[in-house]
Amino acid sequence: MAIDHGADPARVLPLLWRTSNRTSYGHRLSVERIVDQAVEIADAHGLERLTMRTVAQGLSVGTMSLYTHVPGKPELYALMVDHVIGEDLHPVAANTNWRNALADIARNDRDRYLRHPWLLDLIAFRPACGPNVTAKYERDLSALVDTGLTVAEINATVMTLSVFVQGAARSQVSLRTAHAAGFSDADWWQAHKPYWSQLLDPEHYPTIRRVFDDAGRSDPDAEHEFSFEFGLTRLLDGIEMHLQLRSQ
Amino acid sequence: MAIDHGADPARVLPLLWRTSNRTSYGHRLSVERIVDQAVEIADAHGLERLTMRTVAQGLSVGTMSLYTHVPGKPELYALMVDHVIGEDLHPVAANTNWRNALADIARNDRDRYLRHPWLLDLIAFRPACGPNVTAKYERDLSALVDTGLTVAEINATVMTLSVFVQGAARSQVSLRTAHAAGFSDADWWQAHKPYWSQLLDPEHYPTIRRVFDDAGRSDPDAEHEFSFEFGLTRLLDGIEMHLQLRSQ
DNA sequence: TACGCTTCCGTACATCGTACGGAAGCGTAC
DNA sequence: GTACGCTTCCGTACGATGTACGGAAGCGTA
Repeated sequence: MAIDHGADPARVLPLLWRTSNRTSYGHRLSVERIVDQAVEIADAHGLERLTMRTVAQGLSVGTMSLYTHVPGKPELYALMVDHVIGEDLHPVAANTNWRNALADIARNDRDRYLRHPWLLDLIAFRPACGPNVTAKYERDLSALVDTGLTVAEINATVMTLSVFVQGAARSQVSLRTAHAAGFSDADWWQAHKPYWSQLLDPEHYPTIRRVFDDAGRSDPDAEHEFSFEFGLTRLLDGIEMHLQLRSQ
Repeated sequence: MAIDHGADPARVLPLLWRTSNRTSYGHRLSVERIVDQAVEIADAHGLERLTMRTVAQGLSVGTMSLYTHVPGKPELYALMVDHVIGEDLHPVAANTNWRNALADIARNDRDRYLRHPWLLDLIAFRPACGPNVTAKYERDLSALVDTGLTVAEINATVMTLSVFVQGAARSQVSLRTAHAAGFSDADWWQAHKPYWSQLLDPEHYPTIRRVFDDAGRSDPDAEHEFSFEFGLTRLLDGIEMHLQLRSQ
């Protein structure tokens, strides 16, 4: 599913920052309740099951009632993103170095993606600047601000790291959802078997052949864990190397 | 839009490897023509405009005629992915080292994403193993096979690199499409201005403030180019460091 | 000429986001 | 108390999309 194009900033920003004026008397509905319900559905059943109708049903209201509080679905998406980014924004420990800070941020982000896999689909586009997104950006930048890197380098570093975490999480999540959908590894091998004969032929694909011969079939989650830590360490090493050369 | 869940392997693999038997007499339609048309539409107008109806119209056939050759839309997506991955799979230069090989692959991949932005939406899930995807995988692995890395490390390295390239390209593409859709930087600033007062307040967001004060507003594409090369260099440095420690 | 397989496609339906207009609830002014 | 007006709530309906179904048309072969 190509995810929806971005929300209209003029409509979503007041919502994100909650600057709209609320009326005094009671509401059955509120932006908070709608967003909570949407997140709950997406967590439990994936983005495919998140429709305006299912959200409304979960809140026992008519579908169109949602539109009194939320302009449309793209805006709801933006609210969901800002919401879950805010749920574990613990500040970086004060007495730590940039390397530990970045590693903390990376693991923190990855955990969030594993908790809310749908988030990976919704941040393909640059997220709207809600309060939590902004606070996170502030925190990420501050981890590097005293390292001597230029502003462009700080931005590039933060982007590289966040992009790496997203990709690693995406890889892990897509395997998990495939399993959850009933596609086991055995099924996968079974479906591919007719083509493996060619694939595993050393003349056609010698390197794949070597890699598969050598691969101990271990726990997929453990493999992803290893890949994540391996890539993270390489990245941090590369940054550290740059800083050392810079400071000489 | 959350992109469609994966295609059924049992249905898409014979298509990808073109092992289905064709009849003898002439066809108005073929898998190739359908995929070409789909790629053309996605390139020109984005994934949103790619519908079974638009593809059929582009080929001057009835919508349902497509289903004689392609089981459904997820399978069409898989075919598109394998198709464009195959279009510039030049082999790695024989007499080069792993570092140049990886850098070549990274830039090659990035160019493809910029040429076919929709590809970023379609490979969020592990792509089906078509002939071109497999060939690319073979090529990517072979760049690292003689470095002394373990198989798990080779896999992790390839994943880290490809994930970085995807993310960097995604960032650049999302900014480009925003511009193409008529959202200029000025519009963006204008929409955010009411919130900037708080945002640029040093008490709330001191680091963002410093970064923005310091940032020379340069060409966005140039910024992305810098970020890409910066991240790539850090990553390759990190890998090289690991190899040197390993070889001692 | 008749048969059978493949290709082509018109119709129809379920599902989605959401425009529109009306009904109901609530505070306020008289 | 009663009328007014704003906000909230929501039933109906429409257009877009993927695709199931069954029929029509094309082609090779017996």
